[in-house]
Amino acid sequence: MNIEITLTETIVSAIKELYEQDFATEKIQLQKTRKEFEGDFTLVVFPFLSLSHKRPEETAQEIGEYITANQPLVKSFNVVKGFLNMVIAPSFWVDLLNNIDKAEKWGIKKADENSPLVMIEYSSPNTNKPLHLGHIRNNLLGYALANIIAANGNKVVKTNIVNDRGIHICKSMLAWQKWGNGETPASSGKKGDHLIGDYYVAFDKHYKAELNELMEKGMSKEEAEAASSLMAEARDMLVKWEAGDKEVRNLWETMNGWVYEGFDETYRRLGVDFDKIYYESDTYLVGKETVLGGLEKGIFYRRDDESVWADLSKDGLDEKLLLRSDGTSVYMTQDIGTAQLRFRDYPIDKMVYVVGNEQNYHFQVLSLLLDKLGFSWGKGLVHFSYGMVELPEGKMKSREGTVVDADDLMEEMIATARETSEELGGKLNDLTSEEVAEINRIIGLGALKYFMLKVDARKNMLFNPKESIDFNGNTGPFIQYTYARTRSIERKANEAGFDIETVSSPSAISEKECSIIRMLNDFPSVVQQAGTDYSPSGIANYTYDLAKEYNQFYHDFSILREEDESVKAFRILLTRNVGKVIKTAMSLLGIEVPERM
RNA sequence: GGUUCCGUAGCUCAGCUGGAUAGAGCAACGCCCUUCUAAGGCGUGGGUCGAGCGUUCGAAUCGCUCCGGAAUCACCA
Repeated sequence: MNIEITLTETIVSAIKELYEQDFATEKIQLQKTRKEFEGDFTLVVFPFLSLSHKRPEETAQEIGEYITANQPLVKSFNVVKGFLNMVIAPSFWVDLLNNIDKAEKWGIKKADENSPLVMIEYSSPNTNKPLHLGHIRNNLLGYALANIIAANGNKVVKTNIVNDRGIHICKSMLAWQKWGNGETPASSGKKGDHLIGDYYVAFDKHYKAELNELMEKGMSKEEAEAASSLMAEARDMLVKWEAGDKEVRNLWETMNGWVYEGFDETYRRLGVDFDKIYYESDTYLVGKETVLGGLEKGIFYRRDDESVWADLSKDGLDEKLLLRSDGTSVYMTQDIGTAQLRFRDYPIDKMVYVVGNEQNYHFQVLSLLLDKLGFSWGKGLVHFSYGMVELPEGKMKSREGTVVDADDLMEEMIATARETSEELGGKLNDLTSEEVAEINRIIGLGALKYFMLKVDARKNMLFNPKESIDFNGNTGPFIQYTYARTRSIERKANEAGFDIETVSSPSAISEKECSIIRMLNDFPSVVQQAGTDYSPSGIANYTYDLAKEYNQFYHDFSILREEDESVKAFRILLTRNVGKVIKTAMSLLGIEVPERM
């Protein structure tokens, strides 16, 4: 039974009875009573004044009287200005607590054969450097979003498009050939992606040096760039790659292999995964074919210099290049090719791209192009556009060495968790060092993940490496800590022989307890809301509110030391359900939760 | 210049399908561990919700205009 619907129906009949008029259900403003007032639900009576022709207080009073007389769920009411606060009978909350997880399974819906298939693309790394802070935000958002969409009853395919070709890859390869002395991840002990990243940086360093040398000889910057032998070699390598040159391809495969091993490890530590990985080296030619197909159908047009364009001026946008005059493809062409392959592989109903907001325009164009090319999901594709992670000095710049590396950051977070727990002292003394290390890993990563997910994805966010991520307050560890406490109580209750499935109405029940149950009852709609808004932060902030509420309850009310058996049983059941909701919510976000900490 | 997004406490952020006195955390200051985990709880101070106009019984929330910041508008990806 949904209490809000029941109340709304009662209100409609109250209006009908009192004022002999129908009132649309949707227009009834029923909201949760704010903490500082007594009650559980509040009706805003201002909209009824034109029906009652009375002052707000009088109107609220007579509606309140009707409701308490006719709806047994409402125990009492009070009126503050134009607000009618209703107190729900405690027995209702007890019933709800008894049945809450059985009936709804916390609002987690399972997909069946007929459910829509949603493909979600996230991560999308380049194979010339390791993952950094921005990728962490992308990966965590993408993974959480996939969980949330699945929890709303969709089939979900998580996918990753790897940008594994292009001039930037050739730069790393060339640098490795020139200055690598055959260095491998095995020989150097470096993670593969870091190794390649180092050579990408090395290329840039040597290239800059070469430019300076040329400019000292009197060339302008443009002349120097054109005359650079290093850049010429890199371009030459790209041409060879496209031609399928054996030596270049072999090197490319070897070095990309190292990078993938490195990425896999980073993904594993972050706790994200994919169902299907696409590579641009496979899709860029498909994109070219698709564009040429569109050209034949007259969707696109060719200019005198042989380049191919889409005219989007009717859609309020510009003209967009799809194939260069030399016939090679651009970024957009590759995305079209990737879409084509995906559509062959899966019956996609909806496509979600988790890509930074600097590409808003790109996806606006892509949506139109895919639609014109006949992809049914093109028009409705979702660009889940998230803001950048900024540092106090501004944007991350690899050249200036201000990039925050993903592996390093995770390592630091876990180390900080370890230091913190050592300072707090002794709580985990009876555990093995492996078990303690595992708990510290969960807490360190939990802090990082929650920090990234609690902010509205659309907004740019600030990350201050010096101040680092907090472990107190509105943080992952706070929520994990609350969960660990619920588990601790559960364990002790079990030892004491409490094995509670359902409880009978206790002799006393506080407003705090009712309010927590009301929050538990909200969880399914929070999940649904997060699904329609594509908003992991909604779930994150809800979970914090619940944990905070429970922590206050924990502090103010004895649970295990309570002498009244019915009250004790009620509180243990409440605790268990809070634990379950926290665990479920956190797992939707991709955050693990420790049994102890 | 066009388009899109953002602007809420000293700092980091919630709140935005219009509702009551705008909330958290951090930082500062004060209290609470013989009591189920103090990574906790309680309290104090801190706000022209960027500015103005409008719609409304009611605006941080909706509309318009400005101001400030970001992104983007490539034969880069």
